[in-house]
Amino acid sequence: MRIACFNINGIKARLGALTDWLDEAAPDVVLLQELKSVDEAVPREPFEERGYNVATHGQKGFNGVAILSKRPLEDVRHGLPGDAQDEQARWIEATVMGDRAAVRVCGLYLPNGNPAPGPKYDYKLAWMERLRVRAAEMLVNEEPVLMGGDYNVIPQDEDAARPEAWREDALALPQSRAAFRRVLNLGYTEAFRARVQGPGHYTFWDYQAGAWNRNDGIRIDHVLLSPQAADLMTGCGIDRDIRGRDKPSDHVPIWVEIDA
DNA sequence: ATGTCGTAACGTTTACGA
Repeated sequence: MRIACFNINGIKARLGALTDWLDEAAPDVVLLQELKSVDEAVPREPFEERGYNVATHGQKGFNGVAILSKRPLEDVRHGLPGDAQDEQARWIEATVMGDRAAVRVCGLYLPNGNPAPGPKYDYKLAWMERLRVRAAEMLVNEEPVLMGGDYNVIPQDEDAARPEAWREDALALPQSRAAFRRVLNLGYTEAFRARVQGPGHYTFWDYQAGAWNRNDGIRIDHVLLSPQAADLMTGCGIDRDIRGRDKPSDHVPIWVEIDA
């Protein structure tokens, strides 16, 4: 089962680029971030005619997450628990039955947090603590769990082409990195780093200042696997070339292959 | 040129968030 994550930066603006990629990569499950659309305005036909079931958690103008799946989506939950006042659409989860195992898949769009310090950074750190609590809850069943999406965290300096440029940024501050590690330290495996070491691997290049042409990227889209899911991983990769196409998102897809 | 893009709105332009 191939599961991909893709921050598309606007479902309406990205529909053509997204369906082109779906036709080529043919993932079984896709976790989408930044729909920037309410549920009713998300086009379903382009996905359903390609065999995908669609679950969305949208919001007007900003944020918004979705799951596409060729297998049925069961027990869909919208929103990250832990704050009834939080109206931002950044979390969706569902169970997908594989041939050999059921996988709980969670799509997330973690808050950017800039400027830091400030209320937006406080919200980011609070959201990350809620993520840690939900991540811990899901380990209790000792079953495959996958949490993927735009974490808005540069885990280490090697994950940025110019780490010095991000030193004071909410994506790289020590508190952000520590909060990310607190989730890993529960027992989750970062899929990409379990298979690929070293610098030079990115999932985001800013639209500004020729970042793509200069390969001035950062690695902020991640897939975290519970121990039972990590046992089943047979591959992980970043679809880097997508960034060089017409009308690209500023992010590219990351995918994992799970023998489930 | 403080360098781009997508979305919303009292829209033909500005504000916001990234």
